[in-house]
Amino acid sequence: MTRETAKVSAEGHPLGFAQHDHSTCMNDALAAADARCEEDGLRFTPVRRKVLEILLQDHRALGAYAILDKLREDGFGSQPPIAYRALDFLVANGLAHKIERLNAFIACADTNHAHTPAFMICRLCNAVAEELSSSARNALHEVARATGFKIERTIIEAEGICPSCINKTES
Amino acid sequence: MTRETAKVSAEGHPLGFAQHDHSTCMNDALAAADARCEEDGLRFTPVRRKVLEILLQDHRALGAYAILDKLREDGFGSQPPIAYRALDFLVANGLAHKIERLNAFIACADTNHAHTPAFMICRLCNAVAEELSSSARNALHEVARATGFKIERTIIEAEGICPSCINKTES
DNA sequence: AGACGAAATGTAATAACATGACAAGAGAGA
DNA sequence: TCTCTCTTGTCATGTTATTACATTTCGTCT
Ligand SMILES: [Zn+2]
Ligand SMILES: [Zn+2]
Ligand SMILES: [Zn+2]
Ligand SMILES: [Zn+2]
Repeated sequence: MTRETAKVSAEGHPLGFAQHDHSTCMNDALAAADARCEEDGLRFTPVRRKVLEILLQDHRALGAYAILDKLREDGFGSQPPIAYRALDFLVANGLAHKIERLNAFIACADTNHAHTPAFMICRLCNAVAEELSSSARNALHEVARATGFKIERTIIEAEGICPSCINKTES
Repeated sequence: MTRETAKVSAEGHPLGFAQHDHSTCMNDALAAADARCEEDGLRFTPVRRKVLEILLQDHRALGAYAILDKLREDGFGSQPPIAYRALDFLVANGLAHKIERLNAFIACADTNHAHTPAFMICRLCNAVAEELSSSARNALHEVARATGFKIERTIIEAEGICPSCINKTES
């Protein structure tokens, strides 16, 4: 998690490893979150909003303590529960996801989908892409039904090398 | 991870949540590990063997420090690296798996298969079943190919309630 | 407006998980 | 036997996450 953490939209790959207008992407996500919380009667407080903003800065997973550092810089509290509570809220309401492989968190790339997506994690540049359709999840439910196991949550993560990094190493 | 950690083969569910002869299961696994290490020129040292035995005690995931406690009881070293190194060995050679969701480890239920299975984790009794065929993994590889992402490892875990615990709560 | 209860935050302390670094020992091959 | 490599012992430290409790904020009811 000591990798550079600056914005990288300019160099190309994040958000599904595809180039995109990042400021738009970020504004849209925040607006969607605002709307969503309004609608559901959730309290989108300053810390919670700030944490989502931090996560939206880049499409990478950030550890709770990295988030905490940024919160401190912006004058928020700096004890672990501050970050963990905000993250719990965001995760519980589908605005962020936890990447178990990394013990880290990422902003949701599309708050308008049926949740529990799959993630693809680049071990070189740390970018994380959210795969929404996820036929893998369906396959998993199939298996579970056969076993009599009642699934409450699925964790599907692939670790490897993203298209952008493949190109770099080939050159 | 503070749940009771005693053997439970008698009460039924683990190992794919199915009843089975646990002492046979354990002996077979150790024998297979012996053979495997012999064959591949790996050094199946006392600590490594002991850690595998500990994991085989029950089909539950155990944290590294829980393992460490048991190692201490049996007169082995008790510093974290002792356990982590043995676990690294077992995982690297397919004799154990790490459950990312729990930050814990489990003995492999079948050393004779092509690895990276899916896991089903019971949140009530902490039992973990290893799903070998895993069509979910294939589905994931499909998606990755389409994206140009090169998968090196997959993590597929389902959290929920096992058949045995479903029965208990219904009664 | 004032009182109240629920939700959110501030803060200190601690638990749980994991690695780095280096010295000492055991094993395999020249 | 020498030497190289892998393994183990041990101390120290780093990273991730939770418990506990006091305080504040906010909506709701009177
Ligand atoms: Zn999402
Ligand atoms: Zn990459
Ligand atoms: Zn296995
Ligand atoms: Zn169960």
